[in-house]
Amino acid sequence: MAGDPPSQPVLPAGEKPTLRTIAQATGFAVATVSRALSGDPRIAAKTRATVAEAAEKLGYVPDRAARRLRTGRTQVITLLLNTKHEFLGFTHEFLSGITDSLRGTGYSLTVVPDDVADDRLAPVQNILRNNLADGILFTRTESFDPRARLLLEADFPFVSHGRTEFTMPHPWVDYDNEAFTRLAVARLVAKGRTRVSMILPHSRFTFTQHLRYGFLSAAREAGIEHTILEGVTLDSPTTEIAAALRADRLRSDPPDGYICVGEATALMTLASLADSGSHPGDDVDVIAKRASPIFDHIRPRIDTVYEDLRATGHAMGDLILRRMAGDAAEDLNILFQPTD
Amino acid sequence: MAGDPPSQPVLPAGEKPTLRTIAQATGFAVATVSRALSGDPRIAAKTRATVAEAAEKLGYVPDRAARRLRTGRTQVITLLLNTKHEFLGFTHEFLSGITDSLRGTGYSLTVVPDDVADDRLAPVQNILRNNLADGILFTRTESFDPRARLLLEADFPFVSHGRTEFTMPHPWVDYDNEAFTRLAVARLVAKGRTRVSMILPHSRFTFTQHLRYGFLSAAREAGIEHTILEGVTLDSPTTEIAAALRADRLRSDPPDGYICVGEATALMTLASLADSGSHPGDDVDVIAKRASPIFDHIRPRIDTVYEDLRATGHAMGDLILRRMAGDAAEDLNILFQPTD
DNA sequence: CGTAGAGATTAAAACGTTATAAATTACCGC
DNA sequence: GCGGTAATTTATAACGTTTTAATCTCTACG
Repeated sequence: MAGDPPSQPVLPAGEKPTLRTIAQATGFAVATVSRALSGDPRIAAKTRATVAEAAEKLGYVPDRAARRLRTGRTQVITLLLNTKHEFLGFTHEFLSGITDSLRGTGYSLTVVPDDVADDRLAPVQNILRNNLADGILFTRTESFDPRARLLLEADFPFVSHGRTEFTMPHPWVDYDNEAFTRLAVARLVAKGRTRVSMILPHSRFTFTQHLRYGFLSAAREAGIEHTILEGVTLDSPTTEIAAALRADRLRSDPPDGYICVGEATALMTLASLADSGSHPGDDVDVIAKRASPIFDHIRPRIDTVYEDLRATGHAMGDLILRRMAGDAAEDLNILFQPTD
Repeated sequence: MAGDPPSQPVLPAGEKPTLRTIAQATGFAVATVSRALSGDPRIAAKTRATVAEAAEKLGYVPDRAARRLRTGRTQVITLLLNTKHEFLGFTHEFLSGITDSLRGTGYSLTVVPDDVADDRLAPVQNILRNNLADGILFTRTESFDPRARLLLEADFPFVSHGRTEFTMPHPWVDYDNEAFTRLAVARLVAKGRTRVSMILPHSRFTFTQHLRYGFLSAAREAGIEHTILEGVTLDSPTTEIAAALRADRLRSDPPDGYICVGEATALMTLASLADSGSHPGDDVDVIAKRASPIFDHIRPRIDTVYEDLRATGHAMGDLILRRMAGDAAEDLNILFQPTD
């Protein structure tokens, strides 16, 4: 009982148009039509025009399954998405950026769960073995990330969010986390803070090392006390993080400056300060990385540094497209700088 | 220069195993192998066992492209994902739930952007016309959602997040937002509040009507003053929402109770209260819907009601699978209740 | 005027699967 | 043994593309 689908192209004729439909309509052979549509220069320009016009009129769209079967190309990009802990709002912005970059390219984006606790290699092996995608994107990159290693060996297109320490170049998009912590330390110092503290993500991730290095060296250069909260990482359960922060306030000389890598931690840090009777902006300062606009509208106001995750996702999409088009890996690196 | 992929099945033999590989290995015809693997009862049990064993040993996995070309089934579920405004953390939890429910089913999840501002029908038409998926999931459902209408007409499997007002049944997963607002009003009344206020999402969404109805009727029944903040919705830019909230505090008798549908709004509401010198828990109360665990760790503490978005996503996945398996639409409705 | 060779088109095969229809084998009662 | 039916298996034809290897049609040139 299907009513007319609103804006169907002309001549639906009941059936979905294929190359054969066009061939019959134009009088050319199927092979010619295929060639013409792919812009093969061996086909006469006039023929190409005729075919293109017919295809347009019939509303022809190539069948993905057939093309995939024949060529082995899937027209699919797969994102390995962390489904466990996230930095608040990360997934939404990041994913929006990727889908935006893929819009109109004919590539579709599939999402596969990537639990750091599980075998991170399994989904990649599955994609490789069963030819489920033409390119892979992943996040939470490790210094010697096994996924990157496998994909490099297989010479399979991928873009990592975060750098690795492999010698062989590969495409990546990253945020300058070292610059972030340096900037954060500088701002706290400018506010007169002398005992700064932060919580790091799990040490396996490359960006954790960047955060640490920037933090430690900037703090040393400034000659201020600095601690990294131990026994807990940003991937710990929130209850544990909250407890650790609260316990830390009970030290004889607790920090007077905090650097928060995520918005959730920032909120929890503020909570621990409230509980211990401290007042941000007064006897203590907090500076956080911000990825969503809402931080502008919460109190107490805290100083933030922006990371544009939508732009990051967009860049990841752009790079995988360029990689699949054959661009050299060493030209496909983007390092975003901290902004206000 | 590809090193051995770690855990390859036995006998890679260089080539990817197909039905023909198994046929040659077992001595049966390709057709028999195909039947045997699909569990066709017309194939002798012993043959089925032999074939299954060979397939296992060779590490056979059916080629998706070939199957798709032949059967017309894509083994793909598409999620129409809102890429504009989101309730903080929504996408992450929701998506995790969906991927979790699809795990091990052979279905893969693709994500397509759905901007409410754009033509919401276009992606659906595209999927239908080009046979890009076997099932569709979407969110932010409208009372007479054009996407639902089109899919109902085409008799195409889908699950909406949120109900519609069409008479024809279709699968949906929803949260009892009327119960939420009723509960929220009751709690504020219990705390002695007499002038409650809230901001609603855009009126086009069905759940907005549920929120409104629960709010208005509960407030009337309790006999308290109640207002819905006008000129602004939850989809407005955060700056506008923040401004509206701040302006509202300047009324002669501003609200002493707030109901917040999202975490972001809750934070902004708290900010407006802080700016106006009010103190939650003291002269005013805020109650918010909470979808992430972090709200337990922020200050000032506010009362929250929980919506489990991961479970919601999981239910959406379960229902689309059952729908595609042929279950009746009227049996595929799940209404989640508010919990603590 | 015959033909080499460029230019343009095409027939046919293949990708890996499933479905249709036909073929083979096994079994049963008489 | 024999016709006949049930139980298995199989050859073959698609699905819609791309690609290889022809084939055809000219024009130009000796």
